[in-house]
Amino acid sequence: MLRQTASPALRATPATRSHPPANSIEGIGAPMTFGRNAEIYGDSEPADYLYQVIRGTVRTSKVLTDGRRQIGGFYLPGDIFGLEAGDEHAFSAEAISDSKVLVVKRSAVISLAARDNAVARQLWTLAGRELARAQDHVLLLVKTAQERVAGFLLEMAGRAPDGDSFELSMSRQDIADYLGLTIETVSRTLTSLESEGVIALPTSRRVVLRNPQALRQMIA
Amino acid sequence: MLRQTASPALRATPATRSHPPANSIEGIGAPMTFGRNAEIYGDSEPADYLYQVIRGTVRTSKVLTDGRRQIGGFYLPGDIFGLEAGDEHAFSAEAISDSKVLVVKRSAVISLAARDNAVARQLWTLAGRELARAQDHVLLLVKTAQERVAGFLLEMAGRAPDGDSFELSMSRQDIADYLGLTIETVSRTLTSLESEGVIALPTSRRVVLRNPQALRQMIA
DNA sequence: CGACCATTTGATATGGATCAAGCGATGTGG
DNA sequence: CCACATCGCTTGATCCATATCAAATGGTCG
Repeated sequence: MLRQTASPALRATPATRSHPPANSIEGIGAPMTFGRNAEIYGDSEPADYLYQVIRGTVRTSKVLTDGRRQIGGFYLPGDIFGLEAGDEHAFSAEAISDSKVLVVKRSAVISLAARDNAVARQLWTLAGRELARAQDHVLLLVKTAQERVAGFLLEMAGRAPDGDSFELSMSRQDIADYLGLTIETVSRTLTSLESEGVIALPTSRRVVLRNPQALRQMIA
Repeated sequence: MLRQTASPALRATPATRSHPPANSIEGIGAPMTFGRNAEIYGDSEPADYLYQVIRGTVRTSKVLTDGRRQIGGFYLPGDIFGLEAGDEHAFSAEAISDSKVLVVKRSAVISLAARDNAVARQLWTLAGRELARAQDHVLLLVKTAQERVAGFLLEMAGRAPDGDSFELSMSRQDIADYLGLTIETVSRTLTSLESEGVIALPTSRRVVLRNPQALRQMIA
């Protein structure tokens, strides 16, 4: 595994940007880039920073003692990750594709939140989102393979700019490890959804939802 | 389903107690009791209250559209539940056994947190615990039946006063719905653990961990 | 005692894992 | 620029863990 852990020298000057920050975290971070599969932080490292994806995709993951890997979530541009329950990361984070992330010291955000109620509210919103994400993940994992894959596709569609056609930045293995399935089952399920006319796969990474309603019925 | 939803008339005077409150939430709640299987709040109701279990056990659950039920978690005396990501409850809550819970208006806690940093910190700790709980639940659900049951037993043991011998307040169906298994698989797995000498089951609801180390190895 | 409910146990079915091979795209070295 | 190695994905054949269907057992309460 290519290791390129973040030890960011936080700069006061953020990257120049043409639009105002959508939230207070954006305003104070230092940009960093990570190559494909580079580790952003490791499981059980101190959780001293928050991260916002600028470009690329990030996954959080955890290798279980038996060697299998569970993916906690995928973070797309705009998403903030690295917020953890305790003082250490429960999951590690890696760049799925070449990525640019804004890095900001957690303590800086916290002290900012102490002064600025808007920031404090943003932090709560963020924590709430993470909780909701984890709860949804639980609900996904008790379903059948088809329901999991359908749920995953709808989740990705909901986060894509053009909702019904999008590029998957993650591999089949990443999807499988997120859904608690094998790569073969994910592949077979996608093929089957395609032959049913529910989706189209112009390339293995590009998905077109031909019948989103059918997908929604699948997740029941 | 016996419906006995909480519409608490919050009283300023809490139940008299012989020891000081362990946290600020304890100090201001109104006690309420719920019978076995009574609903404390429903899925998608406004999340206006926080609850602390005084006596009994509470489960949070959600009935999926296909009729199956997923249990989000079990809350034992001392545990706080009802904190949600959004303004509505994502899960419903029911008393598993006759229970007494302290009910407190969320807005009261929030305004208290605005004045008192210790309360604010407690709220974050609580949110962090919920997130960690959900993440652990995800990790549990990708394992084999034996690993899930072993993990569940260790979780319960860790929360019981006498760690290695405890009473299960929930039914096999509750356990199954928590672990994403069927009641038969849970029962068979427990029987098998017993015949391996890892646990003893003096009654169907009482568990004695005969070899906790073996259980820990199972969860790998 | 008898009805009811929770739990266990047994027999069988099946969805997804595993093992194995083939295919297509991408990149590298000759 | 092509041959070939590599990697990600798909497809096929078989196996197995857990679900499903069914029945027996045990505990509790009227």
